[in-house]
Amino acid sequence: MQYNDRSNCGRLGSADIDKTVHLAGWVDALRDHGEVLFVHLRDKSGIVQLVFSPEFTPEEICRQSTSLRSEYCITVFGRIVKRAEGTENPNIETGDIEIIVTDMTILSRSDNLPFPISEKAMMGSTNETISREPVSEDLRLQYRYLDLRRPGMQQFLIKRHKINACVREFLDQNEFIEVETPILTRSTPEGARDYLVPSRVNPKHFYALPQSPQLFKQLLMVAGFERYYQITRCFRDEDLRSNRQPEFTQLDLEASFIDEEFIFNLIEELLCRMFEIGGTNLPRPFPHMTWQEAMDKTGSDRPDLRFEMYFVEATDIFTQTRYSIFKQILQRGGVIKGINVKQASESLSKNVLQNEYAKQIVPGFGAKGMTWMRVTGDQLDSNIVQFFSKEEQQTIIKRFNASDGDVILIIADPSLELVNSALGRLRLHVADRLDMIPKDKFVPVWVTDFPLFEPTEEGVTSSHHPFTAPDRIDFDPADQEDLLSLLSRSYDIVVNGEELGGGSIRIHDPATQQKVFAALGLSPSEAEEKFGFFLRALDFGPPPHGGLALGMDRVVAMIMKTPSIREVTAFPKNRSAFCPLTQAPSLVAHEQLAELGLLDLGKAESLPGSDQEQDTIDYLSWVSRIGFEDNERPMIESALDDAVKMAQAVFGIAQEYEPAISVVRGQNCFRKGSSATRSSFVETGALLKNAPSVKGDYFRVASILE
RNA sequence: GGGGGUGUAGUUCAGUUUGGUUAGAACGCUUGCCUGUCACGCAAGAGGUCGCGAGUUCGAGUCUCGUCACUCCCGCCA
Repeated sequence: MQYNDRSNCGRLGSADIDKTVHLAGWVDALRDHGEVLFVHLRDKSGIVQLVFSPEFTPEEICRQSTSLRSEYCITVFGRIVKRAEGTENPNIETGDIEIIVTDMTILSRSDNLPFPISEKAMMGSTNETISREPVSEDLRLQYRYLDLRRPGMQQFLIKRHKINACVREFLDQNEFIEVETPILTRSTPEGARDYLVPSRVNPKHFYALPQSPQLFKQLLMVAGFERYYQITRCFRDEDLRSNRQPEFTQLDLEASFIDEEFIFNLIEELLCRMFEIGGTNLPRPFPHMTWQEAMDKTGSDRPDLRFEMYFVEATDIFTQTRYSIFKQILQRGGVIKGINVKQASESLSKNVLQNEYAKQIVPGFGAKGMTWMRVTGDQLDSNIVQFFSKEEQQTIIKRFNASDGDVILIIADPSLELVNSALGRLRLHVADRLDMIPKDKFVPVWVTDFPLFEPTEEGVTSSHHPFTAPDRIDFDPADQEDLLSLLSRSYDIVVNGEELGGGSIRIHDPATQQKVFAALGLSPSEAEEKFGFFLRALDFGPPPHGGLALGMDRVVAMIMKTPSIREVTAFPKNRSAFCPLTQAPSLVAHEQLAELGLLDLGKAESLPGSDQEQDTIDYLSWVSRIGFEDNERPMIESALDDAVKMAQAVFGIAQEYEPAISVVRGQNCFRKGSSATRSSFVETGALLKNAPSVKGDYFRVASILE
């Protein structure tokens, strides 16, 4: 069968009337009227209606057509005709025409489908309605190749391709070159767990899959490429979310002899072009917000600016308050902040505020409670308003810019971090519940001036990674207070409260880099051991440089207006990092493990750097040579637990006895009337000749009860 | 690791609160009829370990406990 002359279903139109066409695709839907049969034929380009009728279709073909079923793969020849008046279908692009079939071949048949594929008349609607009924994602992933037949899903991947192409074209125009960096590499300084790959050639050594190409891209700057980018896979072994997969795609880029402004301009232009592919215009320039401002106003370092409802600082209003809860919190150096939910008194009834928000939702955010006040006229109305003086009430109204119908929500706590976090989540919760977030609105913002370090129990740690440039270099690595006052030259690009990417200007001066390591408590030798190859590169004239990485999955998902990056990933993993289609990850053959030297890792001392304790049950399983399935483990665990408890109980009762291997004293028993006879094979040694070890006339058995 | 939700026909879901006849609906599927449908129509039919396991009970889809799977949130993670 030749397909050279094949046409695309979805591209046919009135201009093609009377032409003879060759089509191939899948049976999207069929309607059998006995004599005449209508088929929607679908290929990548769209849908067109086929007509099988004895008037013009050969008898044999008509007969074959009755065996057609959904998703059969067929090819047809036919003539394009204008549809009779009144039979046009406005729901499909090709609704003005149809194909009179003159020949048809069934290329392959399909089983009954596990879920509907055809989007039928919904073709005309937007992506938001992919199918009329949602199908469980588990099933979709198991039959992903069928899921991906749906036009809506194809659009996601096609648009993703267009976005990738747009990125490559734009960066090429700006003299960035795409360089591939290793996937098998060593652990990089990002904070997440690594995926490890054992090396066969170097037994007991492991590669790490990159969490990002961070060090390599900086080395490319040292190498003098000046502008690099890569659309590359990154890996992090952390729990999954709807916007987090264990492997994900980053647009990673880095440039030399640039500053923050260069990155802002470049990325704004790039993002505008990318969003345009989804039909969205992002207004430029993007607003900026310092990390401090973002935290103060929204309690989050990725503020959602589609709506206001910013935090109002209210601590000073209550310095003289009689309200004992506030009073106590302020005595402990606490903070009081709130938000004004404009014109919400109808939706937020006293009952909702007190019983839902104050009692359940806000405590769920980690705060002890929530104070609420409804504004009626110029009065405050609340369950605790009587504790506040007239002056306090007036100041509250003024400070929160409150008017009739508003609802003021206040959270107080000794910890500023807790107030910010709880009030930030409350802000989002209320906005979502009251439908205050405009649909189809996209508000980007650059968040800058992050703290360089965060405090830890021992000292400080990098907020991003240790190669981020500080805003000043005259700091004292030993002065914790000084360190915590340092800001970094880093920036995150946030859209609608989701972090799409981030980056920084890097340190290119070895002395500064040493100071940062010193601040982190890394001795020169430790730094050498971890990043020696990279630090050495800084000794050879590194250029000033910086860059950024964009989470492509998130960007594409946002452009396509879908909440989950799994929708824009061809073959994603589910929540348990498992692929229902391929059943990965899977057990592997014993021989494979042996070849990789992974069989004798049971004992901690055989694996340098490993300090994990051996699992008791695995050990007992090994000792007793009795295998078990994973689902039997809980049972064995509880049995073992019981055994241990019993042993302890017995030992507690009978401490004077020495523990013995056997409870019953060992002795030989004979049937009544018979006496012990000694086998002649004992004398020759033949009886125990196959025993692994012999003691006297006995052979040893495995000490499975040790 | 912690918390919430869900699990009943191929699919999407009722039924579970308050245990009680043969577990239902829609779509899909199978067969038959139908020459203009496009969510075709009409008629008939098949299809269920009610996630799994224990328990309570005369009796469990329904109540209790455990367990598994999926999913959302927190932790974790740029």
